[in-house]
Amino acid sequence: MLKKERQAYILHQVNLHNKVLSSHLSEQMGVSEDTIRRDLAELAKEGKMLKVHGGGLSNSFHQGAVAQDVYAIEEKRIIAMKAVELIRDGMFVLTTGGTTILQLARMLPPELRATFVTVSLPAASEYANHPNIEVIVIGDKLSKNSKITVGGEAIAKIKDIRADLCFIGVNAIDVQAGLTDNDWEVVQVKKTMVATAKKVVAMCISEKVNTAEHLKVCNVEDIDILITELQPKSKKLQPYSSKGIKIL
Amino acid sequence: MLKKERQAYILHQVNLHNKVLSSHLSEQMGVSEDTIRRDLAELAKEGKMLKVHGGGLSNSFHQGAVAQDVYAIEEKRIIAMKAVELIRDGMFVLTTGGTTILQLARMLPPELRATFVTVSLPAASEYANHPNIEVIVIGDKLSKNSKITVGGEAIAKIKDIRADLCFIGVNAIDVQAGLTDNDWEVVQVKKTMVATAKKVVAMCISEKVNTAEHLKVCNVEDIDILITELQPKSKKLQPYSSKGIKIL
DNA sequence: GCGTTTTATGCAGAAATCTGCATGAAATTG
DNA sequence: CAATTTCATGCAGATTTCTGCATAAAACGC
Repeated sequence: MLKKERQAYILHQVNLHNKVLSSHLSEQMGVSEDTIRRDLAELAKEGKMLKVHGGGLSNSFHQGAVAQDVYAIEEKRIIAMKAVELIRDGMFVLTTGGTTILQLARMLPPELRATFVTVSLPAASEYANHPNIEVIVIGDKLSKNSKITVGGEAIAKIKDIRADLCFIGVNAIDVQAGLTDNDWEVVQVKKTMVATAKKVVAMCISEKVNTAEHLKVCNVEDIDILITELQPKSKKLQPYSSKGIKIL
Repeated sequence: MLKKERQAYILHQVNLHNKVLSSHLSEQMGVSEDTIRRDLAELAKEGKMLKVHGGGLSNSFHQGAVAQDVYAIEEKRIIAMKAVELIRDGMFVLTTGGTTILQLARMLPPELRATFVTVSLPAASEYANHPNIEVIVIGDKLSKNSKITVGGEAIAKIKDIRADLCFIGVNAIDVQAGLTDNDWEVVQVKKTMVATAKKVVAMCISEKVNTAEHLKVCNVEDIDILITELQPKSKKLQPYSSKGIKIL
């Protein structure tokens, strides 16, 4: 990994999370903390960020900030962290959109080599920031509010892909009602993904567990792994566990 | 292997992967690292890429990463303003990516009803903000630095569309050399667009008029309308005008 | 065609850069 | 204040780069 590359990644992380830890970065890209520290020092000297004891901070603290208000960001970050663990080098990964998926995209370790296939424009853009990830965009009509592509073409293309892993951003999940959503076309796409992927991972903040929307994507049994920000043995998740779903 | 050939290949690799290693390139085309280094130095001096210790990086690291400040934004705004005039209700409009196109996207009047087809993720996101525009995304592999989709699938899809209007963001244009660019795959996409659209509109800041890159998209005669920020009767544009191209 | 000039390429040795480690100093925490 | 963590510095090994030079190829003038 080149020096500039490393620094670009660090900068990206800083601007994203407003904070980075030397220790964390060191581990993430497999270089010594000394190197990280030198990188931080350099970036700070160029005024790109602020160096502090133990890591670095975004300039926005110091200057004018634009607070990115993602709902329940901490929970989603926890979920994304768990999800990243499932991805191995060489995998084909299929993903929907949504803020949880976006967190996942941001937490992918830079040395990971994999192919990400997605219908989500924001997710695709985020994946593109990673040096070793190949990104495939599924095209079709763009659903304006969710910024994902939907329609027959998209569905046909998804069917052509046998993904190793499929991450679904969940809108509502319930033991009886299954996985549900509220946009007809989005549901069609999710349905196809669930049907074709080898392993389906649902990512869902606990707040949405045991809720339901009007349109059904699939049964809970069709999901292989459920990730929430809660402890796997949490009471709220027992019903899903006993349905044979692996909880993370 | 000729020098120009080598450099074109290097540029292609850089634009594709965002990164090249001197050692890798040297081995790949069987020349010494010295030669590669000299090539990189040359390309960097021309501003086509960024040279760093151990290899080279795409310009996007240096520029597009954090800097929101679009180069020559005022010129591009003028160009976009002229371009908007060409679009009528009900049209199918095909567009590439690039900052000029993005300006166009932002200036579309809200009451315009049209279908926009694009390979550019940022452009698609921008189009999606408009209430009456239907957006079709062409899918395929994502070219990381240009954030547009490229490849056989994308080209095949473009061929299926008979667009009324095609807006091309121009990298370099010259009476002799025609419309040229520097990324092999991007060129393939642009070529297809020019070939299939009913009317081709090239958008180009005057700075890029009478410059050329290595890879040809099409002849100037293949363009129907050329838009720059200059007055249509400007001297610099006369050669194009006399080739039968309409100047705006 | 032939000699000259220019250009391109590879090589060798010196210089510069990058990175990890060790040491002691400084900062942080409880 | 003591323990822990983080930092700065210098240094060493590895890699990369630079420089000048030799050779070969191409372009040019005549």
